[in-house]
Amino acid sequence: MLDDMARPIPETHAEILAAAARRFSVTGFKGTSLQDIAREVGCSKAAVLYHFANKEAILTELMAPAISALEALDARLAPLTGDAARSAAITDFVELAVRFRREISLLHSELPELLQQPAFEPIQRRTERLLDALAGRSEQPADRIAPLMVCAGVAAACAEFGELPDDELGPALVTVATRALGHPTP
Amino acid sequence: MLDDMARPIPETHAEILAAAARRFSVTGFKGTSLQDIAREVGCSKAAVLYHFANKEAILTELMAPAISALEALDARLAPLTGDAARSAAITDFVELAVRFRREISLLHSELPELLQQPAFEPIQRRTERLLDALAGRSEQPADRIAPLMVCAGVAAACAEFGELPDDELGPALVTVATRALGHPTP
DNA sequence: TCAGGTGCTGACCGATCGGTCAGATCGTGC
DNA sequence: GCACGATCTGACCGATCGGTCAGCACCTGA
Repeated sequence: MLDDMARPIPETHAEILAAAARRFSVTGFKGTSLQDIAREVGCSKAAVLYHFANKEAILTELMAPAISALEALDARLAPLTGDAARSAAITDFVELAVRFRREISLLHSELPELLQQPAFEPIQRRTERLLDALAGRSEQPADRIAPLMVCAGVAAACAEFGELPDDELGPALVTVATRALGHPTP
Repeated sequence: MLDDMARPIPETHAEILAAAARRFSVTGFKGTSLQDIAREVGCSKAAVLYHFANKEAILTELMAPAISALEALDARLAPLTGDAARSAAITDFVELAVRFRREISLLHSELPELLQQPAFEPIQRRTERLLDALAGRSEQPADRIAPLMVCAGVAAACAEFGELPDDELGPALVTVATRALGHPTP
């Protein structure tokens, strides 16, 4: 009764990931049910839970590449200070944001609660260190406003202008971010 | 059995609003149940629904002042063009964002789906017109990146640095926003 | 004294959630 | 032909969701 059509490749795992990414970015993580994902894939909810231990595991696997890229960026910035840290942080962060813009748009909503989950603790810690680099290692609250605005602005722009080609979106973001962070002179 | 303690003022309505604002900003709209709100207020879930028609009505009433302020800002910016529109948009939007930073932090998460609701359609329309003013009425996609980044950055900074005094947060935001939007030199 | 409105409660409703489970189907190696 | 693991299904579970409802306590004015 199930031999309705050819089932050439059982790459359901990847299909579930893709469908979940699509749904999460539209209706959010909490706003997307396993039923929704299963419907979009064209399988049963039980099939989704056959490929993934639970709902959170889908999100975790979806974000894994972006998280490890963020960790690599953090390691690269760690030894730098001052303007060197700032300029490297700008270009490298923008490059990362553009590359993983889909993942960013997933987390862009529901940030506060989702990041609470232990699986995403690396994101929170590395983001703080990225802000640190963007602030030129300054710890003055006033110096932290611009970096935060830059991070949020880049994330929002990546989510909003996701259809723009990388080599158009990236340089524009670098330009605005550099301007926003002000004269890197002294 | 209910005469347990003095019940001087039945201002439960306002208490529900305050509790909902606190919970929404932490766990989001969908992530907060009526039970959560009732527990924080110290009343029953039925009491919450006695004061508000439904869950969405709480959010709507919570956002009403901010929405009308945004509409007033839009009306003020409408006749302006070019750099006049841009500079007015910067200062007035920042002032509005600082004043309603709590409401902004509510909507900051779950934006994509929440704004879909008819009650918040004004927000979406006015925000687009605000971006229009910030872009100096340009419709080039590249000119729209910086304004979007500014809006998102201001919103994020308001949500993050909510404890800073207005007269410290506001000018800092104006400075960064002006820089990000580039030389407004006429 | 008592009628009536306000504020609120506990019990309950149907729907939906994430997740489990026994078993059906299918391809493959022996 | 057959055992077996991988894949997947429908039925089902308890929990929780937003929302409803009958009724109780309390206050106030007639």
